Amino acid sequence: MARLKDVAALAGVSPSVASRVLNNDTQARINENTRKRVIDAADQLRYVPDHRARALRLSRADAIALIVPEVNNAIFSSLHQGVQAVAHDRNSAVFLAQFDAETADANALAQLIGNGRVDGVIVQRNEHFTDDDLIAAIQLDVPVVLVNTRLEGYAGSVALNDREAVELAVNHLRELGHERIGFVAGAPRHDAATRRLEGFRDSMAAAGLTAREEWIAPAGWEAPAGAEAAKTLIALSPRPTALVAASLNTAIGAMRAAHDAGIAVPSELSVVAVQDAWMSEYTVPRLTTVAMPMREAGARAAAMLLDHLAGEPLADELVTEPHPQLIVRESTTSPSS
Amino acid sequence: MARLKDVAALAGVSPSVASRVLNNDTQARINENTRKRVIDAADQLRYVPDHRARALRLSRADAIALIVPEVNNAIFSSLHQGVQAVAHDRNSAVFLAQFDAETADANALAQLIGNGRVDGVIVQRNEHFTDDDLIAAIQLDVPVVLVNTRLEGYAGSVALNDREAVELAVNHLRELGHERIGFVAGAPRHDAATRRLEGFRDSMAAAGLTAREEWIAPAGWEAPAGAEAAKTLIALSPRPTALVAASLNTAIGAMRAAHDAGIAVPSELSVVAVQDAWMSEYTVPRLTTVAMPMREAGARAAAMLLDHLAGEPLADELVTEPHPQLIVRESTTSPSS
DNA sequence: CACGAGTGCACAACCGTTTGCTCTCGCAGC
DNA sequence: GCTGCGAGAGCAAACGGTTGTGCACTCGTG
Repeated sequence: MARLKDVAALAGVSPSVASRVLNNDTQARINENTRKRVIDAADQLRYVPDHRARALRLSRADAIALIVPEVNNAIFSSLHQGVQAVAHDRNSAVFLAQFDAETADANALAQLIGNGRVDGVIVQRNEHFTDDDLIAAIQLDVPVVLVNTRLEGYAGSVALNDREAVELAVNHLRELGHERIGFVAGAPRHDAATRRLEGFRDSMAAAGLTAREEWIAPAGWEAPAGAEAAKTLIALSPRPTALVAASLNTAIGAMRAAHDAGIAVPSELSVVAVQDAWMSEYTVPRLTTVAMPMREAGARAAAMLLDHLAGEPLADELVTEPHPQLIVRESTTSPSS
Repeated sequence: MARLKDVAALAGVSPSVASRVLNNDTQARINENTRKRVIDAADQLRYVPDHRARALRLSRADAIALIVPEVNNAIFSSLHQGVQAVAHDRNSAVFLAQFDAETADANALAQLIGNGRVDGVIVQRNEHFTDDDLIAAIQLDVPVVLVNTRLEGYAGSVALNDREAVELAVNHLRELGHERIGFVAGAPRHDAATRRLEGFRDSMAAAGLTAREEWIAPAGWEAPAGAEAAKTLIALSPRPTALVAASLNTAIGAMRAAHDAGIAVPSELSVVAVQDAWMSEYTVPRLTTVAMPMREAGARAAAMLLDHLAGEPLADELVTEPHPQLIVRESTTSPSS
């Protein structure tokens, strides 16, 4: 590989001049002719600066890490896109890392990030992280921005409008005529799940309906838990005529449970999920969802992190624009009775 | 952060001694007492070596990159796990990066990897990469190992036993009594897809059946393409009584198409997919699949790459153990007529 | 012609580690 | 008493860049 000094030698200048030219140093006074020679030389040698040296000298890696609990989660894809887009515009690379509190200790995150490998970290929390896990994990020497979660006393987060999303779901069901609405909740320890649950209670009340506690089943974020929870709710008598699921995968699990129990969706049970992804188009029936602006959340988190690296303070943001959006497909209809 | 010289100062030695102690330099003669003091000092200051400086000095990043076209693909998850497990054992961090030939030019990969950010790269190819794209993309200054693809004249790959997988699927259908078997193929430009197609033709022949060309529809790797392809096949007369799909997502798309066309799976059409993931348990009906050892492939690729960094040559490997495994669920049954 | 103000470039230090080599002891052998 | 030697530790260069500062030179002006 060509080094800076090779470029400088070819251009007949010192490394310092070459450096200033290639970094567009506006302070420096460089002859236009010299500048050209350096640039030509760099082209000719296909010079690419060594990231290690640059990072060492500048105490900056030009890279951020996106830590997710489960890389293979559909909604995560758009989060990643948002982060990627912003980071790319600001010349920062994005490294993804999967990190599950279930299998790795808090120290592992520090190992992964190493010391100076990235300038900052964006963390998406999942159901397995307790607050303490999370606090332990973010004891890094770089700034951390949390996505879809907040931590008491910790600044640096981007949250989604969970309440509004659930409200859309409830109101949709209410308008269809449902009154007995159940809720497949997320893990109680996750504050976003808590917000969705509160949103459910509140919007039920606002719609003039009662949220019956036995129709609320805690699940988690994944399909098996959703199936279990739905199985319980279905067995009740009277049972709900509609279900709101706090996440897409639990909704898929719920549909599975309904099918296995011989209950037809949507004619006997309507299902609506919070969060959307391509799979919603491929379930039978197609799933009615409330799409959350995950891409925007990712973009906002990346922007906040990169701004912070440039000197701005961290903050707790709420993504209000675009709003969560109801996407009516086939899994919801009016109650039969 | 504590630096090496801080540790040295606290222990009352020079940085060089501290370095040798902390790196377990066996050549160096260090007094046992001194050694203890250094280690204590490092503990006390929670010293973590700076990766930037280390990487610069050693020309080694202790990290590898895993490049995938679509991070949000279920089968990719186990690939990642395999890579992660091996890398972890060998003290290398794994960075994930999404890189799609559709949206990014070849240069982008070099940008992403930068120069010296990682020691090597594992690349999973998708349908959008032409051979030329792939060749362009892997012109890096670090070694590259390809997963599930091979390139003429390029050594460094781990392939899966595509033929055996398809053979399992075909034989399963044959044993159920199917004779009119269609194939939802991958993109023709992907060599793994080609191998699966050849495997289909060969195993059909071996089973005493004819693979009719009009029952072979090229799709890709994703659900919409699978749905399109299946729609075409279903419209034929006579139409196949069973479908082998070259990937999980196309199979999901095929099931969608069948449902939309009013064709019942499995009674009127059996479907079996190559590749398995959690979603197979959540389709209606549950999907019969052939699980490929993706985790093992990831582990082998990582091992090959890290071995290569230690001086071993790259090779072209085929994962034969464990074998692809047929998982019979609900989407296949004997033909009705 | 002398002087000051620019202009254009090079020198050298530094980021934090690693590592070949040198240096300084203390001690044994002759 | 001098030399040789091994143990133990420090010096300094190097990895590849960036950047504050200094130096030499040109040119315009009084």
